[in-house]
Amino acid sequence: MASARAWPPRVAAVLSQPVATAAGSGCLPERKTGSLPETGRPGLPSPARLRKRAEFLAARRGEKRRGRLFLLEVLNRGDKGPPRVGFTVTKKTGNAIQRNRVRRRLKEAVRVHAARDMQPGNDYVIVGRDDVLDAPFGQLAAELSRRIRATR
RNA sequence: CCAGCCGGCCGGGCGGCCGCACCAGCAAAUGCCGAAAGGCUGCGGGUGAGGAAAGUCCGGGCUCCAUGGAUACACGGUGCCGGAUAAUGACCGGCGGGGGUGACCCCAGGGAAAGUGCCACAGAAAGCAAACCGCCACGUUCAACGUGGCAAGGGUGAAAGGGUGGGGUAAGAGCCCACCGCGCGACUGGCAACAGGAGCGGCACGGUAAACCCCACCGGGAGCAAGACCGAAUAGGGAUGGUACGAGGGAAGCCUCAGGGCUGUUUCCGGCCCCGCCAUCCGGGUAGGUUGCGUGAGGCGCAUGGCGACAUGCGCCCAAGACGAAUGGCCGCCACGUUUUCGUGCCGUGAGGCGCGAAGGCCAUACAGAACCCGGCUUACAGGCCGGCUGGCAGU
RNA sequence: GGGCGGGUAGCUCAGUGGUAGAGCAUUCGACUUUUAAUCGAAUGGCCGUGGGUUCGAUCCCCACCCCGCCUA
Repeated sequence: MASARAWPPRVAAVLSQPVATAAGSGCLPERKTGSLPETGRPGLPSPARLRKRAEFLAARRGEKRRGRLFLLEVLNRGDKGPPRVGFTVTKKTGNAIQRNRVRRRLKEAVRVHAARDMQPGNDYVIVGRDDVLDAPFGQLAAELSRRIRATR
C-alpha cells in the first residue's frame, strides 16, 4: 500500500484515453518504463479477498450501486482495517470458462486501477454481468473506479 | 488430379513488465489476529490445466457403514466365441446378420417343440386349422339351391402353412418327380462361435422375448460434501459442590394448590410464563480450522512377443493441488490462416482457374478450466501434420 | 459432488405399440341495439434430436441436447 502512494492518481487519463497511450510519463527513472503499459507497472498487490459465505451475506446489507457492467455492494465494517473485495459471478453467465474470465478481468481491473480508490474499513462485493466479457479493459477499469469512488 | 475410408499425432512458438496459488530454502518480529485449533510477513528461486479437464454412460482403487459363512428368493443388470485386464457390457480379435461399387461401417446377437399374451385396419380366416368368391362331382331342378370333394386361381394384408416346372386328377393337392429352399445330419476344418457337407426326411416348426417369461452369469449400500483429528459462542445433557429449600398426587415425564414475574382490568376475576439459582468439571458436537491431498494399476523412451487390446524387460523422470476455488492483464516479434490489390508464369476462344512473389487489412486462435485418483466410452472442436487403403479419370 | 423428474397445438396438460386429443387462446358464424357471456364450426403438430427393435414407435431400447427439482 505504501508503494502505491508513489503514483499520484491519474484517473482522468484512464477515463478518457485507451490503455496503451495512457502510460507515457517517465515517473520511474530507475527502470525503462517509457513504453510500459498501465497494467505492467510494479508494486500493485491485490487487495484482500472475501472468502466466507457469511462475509458475502453481510455485504448484501450494505449500499448497492448498480452499474452497466456490474453490481457493486459496499459495506462499512466499522473498523480501520484494509479494504477487502469479493467477486460473485452467477451461473447464468455461462460456462466455467466465461465465469472465470469475468472474475479475472474484474480482479485485474480492481488491482490495477480501483484498489487505490477504496476506503479502509470497507468491504466491496462486485457481481459481474456477462457484458464484462466484451467490454474493453480500459472502459471496465474506469467504470469500476468511478463507482467505487462515488460516495452517496 | 478428384472423391472418399481408416489409424495415429499436434492443438500456437519465443520474449518483456506486473499480478495470483502452492512448494522447499533463507531472513526477521517472538510480533499481530483468534477463546482455541490454527493462520498471518519479506527475499530470491522452482512449479502451475486438457485431449477432451466436459457429459457422468460404465468399471475399479480408496474410505465409512452393514455383514459368521454359503445358498435360495426378491430386485437390478448382462446375454455369439475367444482373448486382454485391477475390473467391466462398454477394450481387442474373430463369427453371424445388415448396408456400401469399394476401402470400410453398423448391430443387447441365448431360448418361440416350458407356458402365457399380442398381431390394429383390411380380410372368409391371424395360428389351428379353416373356406368368402371360386373349381369339380352328385342330387332337386328353369336360372338357383342342397350334399360332398379341393386348396391350384381371385381378393386383403407386414405376414395366409414352401417356390418354379412337369406328371397326375372329376377338380385338385409333396399326391409323385427334378431343381431350389427348409429340417435332421454322418464326416471334415477350427480352441470355439461357426463354416463346408455325403446322406436322409416329403414339408412338419408364422412373427414378437429392446411383451411377460425361461435358462445362464454378475451384483451388499453409500460416497472425498466419504472419513479422521482439533474445536469455540449459544442452547441442551450428565456429575460434584454451594445456596435456596412449602404442601399434595403420580412409576416417571409432570400436574394441582401456594409463591414469583408479565398482562387485560378500579377490584373481583381471568390469560401467559417460571417453579430453582450459582460455580466447577465431563461427554456429544455446530460454526470454524487441520488432514484426507498425490509415488500412482504413474509418465516418457527403447527393445522383445502378439494382427491387436496388451504383456515382459531395461533406462530416465517426479510432473498442479485449489476449496467464493490459483494460470490473469497488457505489449513486441515470428509462424500459420483468411482476405484485398499489384506484378508475373501456365491452361483456356472466352468468362475464368491454378501457381509464385510483393504490399496492406483482420489481430481471432476452435472446443473448452483440474476439484480424491485411475481405465474405458460418448459428446464438442478453428486449423494442421503423418501413415495406410479404396473408387474414378488421365498419362507412362 | 451425488440423486431424481420432464420435453406433445400459441399456453396448460391428457394419451398410449395401430389415421394424435381436451381446455384456454385465435378466426368465422349465430344470439344481442353493441360488448361480454353462451352455442356451433374452423385453423393450428417432422410428439426435443439421431439411431435401433417391430409389419408398424409419441409410446419399447440406446445415445445426445435442453429445462426443472432435491441433498449438503
